[in-house]
Amino acid sequence: MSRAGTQAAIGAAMGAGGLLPDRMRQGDFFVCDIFDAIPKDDIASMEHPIFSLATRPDPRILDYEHNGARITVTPSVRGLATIHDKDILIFCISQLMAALNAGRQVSRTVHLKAHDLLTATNRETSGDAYRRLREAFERLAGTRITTNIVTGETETTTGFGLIEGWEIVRKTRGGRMVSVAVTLSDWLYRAVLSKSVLTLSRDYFRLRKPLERRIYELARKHCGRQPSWTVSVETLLKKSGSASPRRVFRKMLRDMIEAGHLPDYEMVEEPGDLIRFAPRGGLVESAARPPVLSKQALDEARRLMPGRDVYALEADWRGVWARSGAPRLRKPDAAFLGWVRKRAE
DNA sequence: CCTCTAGGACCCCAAGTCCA
DNA sequence: TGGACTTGGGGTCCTAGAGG
Repeated sequence: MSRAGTQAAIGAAMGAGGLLPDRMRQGDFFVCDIFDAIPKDDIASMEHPIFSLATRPDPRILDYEHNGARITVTPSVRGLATIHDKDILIFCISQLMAALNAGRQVSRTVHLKAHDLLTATNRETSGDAYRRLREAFERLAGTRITTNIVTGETETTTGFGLIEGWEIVRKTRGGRMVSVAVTLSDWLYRAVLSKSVLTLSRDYFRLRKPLERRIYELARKHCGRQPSWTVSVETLLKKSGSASPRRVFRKMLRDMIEAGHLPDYEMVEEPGDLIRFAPRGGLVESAARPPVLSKQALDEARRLMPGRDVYALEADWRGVWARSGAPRLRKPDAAFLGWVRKRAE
């Protein structure tokens, strides 16, 4: 099975720290046995607040308007889906993307092993965790959205749930949750098919604070690979979907800056009630400028490793570059492509 | 052996409330 | 106002043990 090699290569490249054990399975389902999928997130939901940051059932109806996009999010009586519930979507999307990248047939219904989901999203596997997983499914299915966001080439104006349906397949004895069939909403599914997804840091699942997760998403979406992204606290508050007053929100941001464990990005407060995000990496070696890659090099990398997120590759490579003492590169493109080729084998 | 269940103790968070 | 405290629910860690 050729995937074993791929997994080993990725495992080695990602570094040993906390990497999940090899739990490949021989399966008939085309999506479930791909465990090494890089976490993907849906771009539309990253840009607009859909998920609740609250730590208790959130009955609010969210209305949001930004650059002509309107979203109304209506919770069920169980409350809005939380940002933790989103882990399930991220997992599903990652499975779909992995299947797409492997050239397999995909459908809106994703079959997954509950245990895989829990371990992949850095959770425990206690009975309580399964119970909460179940509640998360219910919140996801119960949260209705009305939007005119365009994903792929279609503009959706109708209402739908975050997931359309889910089914737990239990073993007859013991009542254990063995596998789950999740049917994604059409909107999400189209987003995946059109590949409007971004790679998340694996450390995302280690973020505990809901607000930290949300802020990371926003930074990933808006800052991306740019040298920096500056945003007002006010706008950040609006984009995050936090229900806190601005002064409390600002305090939260300051606490986050203090803690400093936002993956990939550095956060700084600037005069005028602004927050600036900048990608980490070249920051340690500020004397040396990080190598700039041409678009051609990225295209070539895409060709060498089809299906992989080249920006993630670039970020990994920059990390390697920074760790090796940030040497000055005469031909960064060639160095990068050499590294990619080696990795593609 | 690994996976999973069960349950208790404890920790954390965002939001709500109080108070100078 | 703005800081400090409280609240209510979720998340985490831990142990012991069952089941496949």
